[in-house]
Amino acid sequence: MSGSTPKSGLSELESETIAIFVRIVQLVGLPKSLGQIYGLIYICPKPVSMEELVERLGISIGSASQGLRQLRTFKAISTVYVPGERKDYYTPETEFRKLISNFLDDQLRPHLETGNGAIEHLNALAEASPVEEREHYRNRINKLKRLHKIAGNITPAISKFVNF
Amino acid sequence: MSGSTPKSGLSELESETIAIFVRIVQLVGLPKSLGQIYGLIYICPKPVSMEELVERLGISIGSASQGLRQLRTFKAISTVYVPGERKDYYTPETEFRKLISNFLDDQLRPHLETGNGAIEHLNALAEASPVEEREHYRNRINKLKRLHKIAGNITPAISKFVNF
DNA sequence: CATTTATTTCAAAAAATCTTGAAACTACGT
DNA sequence: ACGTAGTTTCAAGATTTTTTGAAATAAATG
Repeated sequence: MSGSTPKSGLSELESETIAIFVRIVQLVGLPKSLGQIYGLIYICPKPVSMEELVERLGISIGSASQGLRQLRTFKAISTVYVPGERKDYYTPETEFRKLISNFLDDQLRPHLETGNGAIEHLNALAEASPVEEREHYRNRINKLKRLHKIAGNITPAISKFVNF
Repeated sequence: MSGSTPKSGLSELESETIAIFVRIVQLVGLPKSLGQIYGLIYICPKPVSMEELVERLGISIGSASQGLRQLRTFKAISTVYVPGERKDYYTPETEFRKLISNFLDDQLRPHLETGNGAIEHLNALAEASPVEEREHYRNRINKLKRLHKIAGNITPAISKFVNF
């Protein structure tokens, strides 16, 4: 037998931290398990293994594995090498600014790209519409176009305004 | 019989506009029907009635009623009086900046308030933890506190940075 | 005030999403 | 190459969220 058995159960400090992150991820429309996993990794003084997550949070290994993967793709956590251990251990990214931009990039970027073509097409359709309505359509489509541009600036906006 | 029968079906311009808004609301984790409803109201040159939404979007009256209510609470649409008509008619709020802040206010504000107390409690727990870990906990909790403060600034940040 | 028209409500159905667990896969140690 | 520990995958199950439609409510009309 290698490595120590992970603690079981959660301290009050741990479970309340987790509760906070669960609320945050749910607010953003992400699954609760992501909040649990990140929350525990965030508060623990030492890197956490998947086994520990499964035991202490009482989630399935499937959930843990998928949750960890998603957190890795957001770069919300990273793998850390622990000498003499076979398991993977995880540490949190604790700079929320980075976290937020990674998240927005991943979620927003693809939509923005799709959206651009769509708006161009709208323009064409508006020009082909009856004169009485054409001006109205141009107007609304322009506003949409501006919204789109703004969306593209959200990440930089957050980085600039929010200096923490 | 009073009032004209609403058009049935959707023009290409209409359905593509709707598609854009559906994608946006889904991105934000809101139900698709909200995007459909707002999308049609947004693109139409004239105020739209619930009946028209039901017929042209092919959604149930229940959905339409609930969707309209939610959009009203976000102030994404408003009721407009149409002389000689009994039905309610709706026009869109087309200033997305307002829309975004209303939305964030409604969604974020309550969570932020809950969160504050929670973080205070975390502090207390950290102070009661073993010395070896106390400093670590203080650190993480402080970062959380900063995240919280940032969240509270998001609406103003958007308003300031994004001048459209 | 009865009737018709418009809107809301809400329990049940449908759809979408999240979680589970067992099997497949990987890679390391012997 | 075999066995074991660790992780990933994915179909089935559980849960949550959204949608529906019918009944209740409201509000204007004759």
